[in-house]
Amino acid sequence: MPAEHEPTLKDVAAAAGVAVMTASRAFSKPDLVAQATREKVLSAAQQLGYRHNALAAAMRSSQSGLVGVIVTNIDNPFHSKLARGIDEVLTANSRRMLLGHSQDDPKREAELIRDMRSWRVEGLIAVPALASTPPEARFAGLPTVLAGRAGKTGALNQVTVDDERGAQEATADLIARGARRIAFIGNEEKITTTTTRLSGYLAALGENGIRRDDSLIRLGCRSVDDAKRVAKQLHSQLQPDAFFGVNNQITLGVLEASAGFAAPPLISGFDGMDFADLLRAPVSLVSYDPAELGARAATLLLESLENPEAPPRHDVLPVRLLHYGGNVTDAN
Amino acid sequence: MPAEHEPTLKDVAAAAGVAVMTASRAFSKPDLVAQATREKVLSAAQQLGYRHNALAAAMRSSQSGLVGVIVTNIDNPFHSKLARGIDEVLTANSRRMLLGHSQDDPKREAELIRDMRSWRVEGLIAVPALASTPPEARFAGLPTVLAGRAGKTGALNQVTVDDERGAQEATADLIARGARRIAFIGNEEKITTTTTRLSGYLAALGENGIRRDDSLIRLGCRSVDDAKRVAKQLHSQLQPDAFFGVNNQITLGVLEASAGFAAPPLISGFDGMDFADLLRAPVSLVSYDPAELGARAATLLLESLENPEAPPRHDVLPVRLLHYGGNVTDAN
DNA sequence: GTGAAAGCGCTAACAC
DNA sequence: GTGTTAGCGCTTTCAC
Repeated sequence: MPAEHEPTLKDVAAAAGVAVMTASRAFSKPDLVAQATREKVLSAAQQLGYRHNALAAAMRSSQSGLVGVIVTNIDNPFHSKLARGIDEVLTANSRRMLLGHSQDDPKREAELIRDMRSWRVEGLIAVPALASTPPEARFAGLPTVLAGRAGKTGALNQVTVDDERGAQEATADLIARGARRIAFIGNEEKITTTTTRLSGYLAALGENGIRRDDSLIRLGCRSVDDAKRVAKQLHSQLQPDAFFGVNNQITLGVLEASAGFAAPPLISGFDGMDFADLLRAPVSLVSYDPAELGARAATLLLESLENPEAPPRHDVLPVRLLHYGGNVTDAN
Repeated sequence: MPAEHEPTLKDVAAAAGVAVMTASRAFSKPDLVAQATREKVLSAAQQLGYRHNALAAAMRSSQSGLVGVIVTNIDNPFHSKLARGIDEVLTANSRRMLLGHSQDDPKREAELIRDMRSWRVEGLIAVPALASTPPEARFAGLPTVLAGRAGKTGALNQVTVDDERGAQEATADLIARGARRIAFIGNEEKITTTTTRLSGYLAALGENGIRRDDSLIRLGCRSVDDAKRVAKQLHSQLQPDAFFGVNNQITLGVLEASAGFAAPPLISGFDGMDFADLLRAPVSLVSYDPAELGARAATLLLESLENPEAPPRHDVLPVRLLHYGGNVTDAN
């Protein structure tokens, strides 16, 4: 007959006629227990409806098996795919992901870090929020891998995509297709994706003998709507012949704005879009798999947990510029 | 000078010259501690770099503050928005979300439930996976709210959208726009969203004097590609004049397929799409905010934790049919 | 308002 | 292979 309270190992051990420790081992180190004993324990556990208490185990062993994951915005596809990639690797390595989203707010990020530390996460994977203090300071004292956005000093492990090259190729491609006045719409300068991708854009201009025109470079867009507004404004004031969006949100904003333009500009952007083929406007996207980025970040974290003395590593995922047709119809 | 080990309350208490219990109270029940004492404790904690141990607190108090959230697929926007809505409410109520994704596989779902129970989650919010056993059996014994997909018996709390009405309105609208042979592409019959939305579709046909044609009803699509294939097949075999996609993935598949059709059919589907306005093909979508659904689910769970004796509730979120223009350009 | 004692459920460490 | 002991860091309980 089952007890009133949630059954514990003690109950199982009693029912199986063994010591608590033996019952514990039957689960966590089955090889160290005789077959017959193990079976007795497992069947007693079954009977009583025993369920392992991860809280107690984590506390006693001081190994929580938890990994904190901080993204800025869960429902941005980049971040949700990143989280899936991370979760897959963690699950395969018997860890659990503790997921939080900072909304790109350093205060919320700090709270998340504090909360996650209180759960004794073994490490952290984070897309660092927009902040004036460098990630190295904010994530000090806990094994951390930065994902997507790079750090300042290189003191942390990080996994990014090939930001500079991606932006450079996309910009060069716009130029090859005839664009000369290419608007660059970015997020804040505090984020390396914006600054590094801007470098790539500038490099492509330079290589093609096009003078940098700062009036075409607009930073500080943090949402689809920001970007939409800025793109409209740029269009009416300066009529650029092409737009480059620094990330998926900004590119969406450009696409929305451009729907209202009489003469459609060329549009290119960073980050893939699952539905790019269905869009009315032609668009070129610097693509990669965010889940792969996440998987690499998780792998890197696990490795650095294994080997705490290893120097920080910086992994860079290659990107590929893909062209989507707009009103070209699918042949098959 | 800070200690070697992670400082504990004991260290803080010693440094502050008070009992451990007093130090504990200074954090968790500040009102029960004299101002002066509290300040001593807090400053000692600060100095030592003390960090609360949620593991120990959860274990001792048997209140983990954790809520398990099981979705089928994190990087489906429906699910990621749902998760965000849930997380917002939980965070505001000082709980943490433990997120997992079942990939619509009952085995993985069972593992997740087990794992989450082992972390002593106080309750569960789940989009139940495709399974032959009813959710009521799989989620027994733990306060649970089903989200998006309904249960079988009504014994669990659940929050869904107005599936039947949404599908009925969308179908009626297709008919009003001239469609007579409307294909319905659904997921498995085990999921209530498919069955309930199918009812709505059939109701609209009935109300408009259109005979049900089972050859136009195709179930069992579990991915964008499934739906794409089925839509192409239907198109070449039966040339329906409209398609209804039972969810966002399936509607995307229909959109992809229809890009290759000479005579574009009318397309309608369940679930919103942020980028619907940018699509080449006109589409009508039964829309609602998944984050709102999540927020309601979380609220319902918290209420039922407060009041464990309350009978299960069934909350239904209204939906709205929105039309997107395809090649109509944005005026402003 | 504060403290002392006990113990949550488990596993590390060591003994046999 | 198995058992004993101790204790992870906190909060509950009860005393003062």
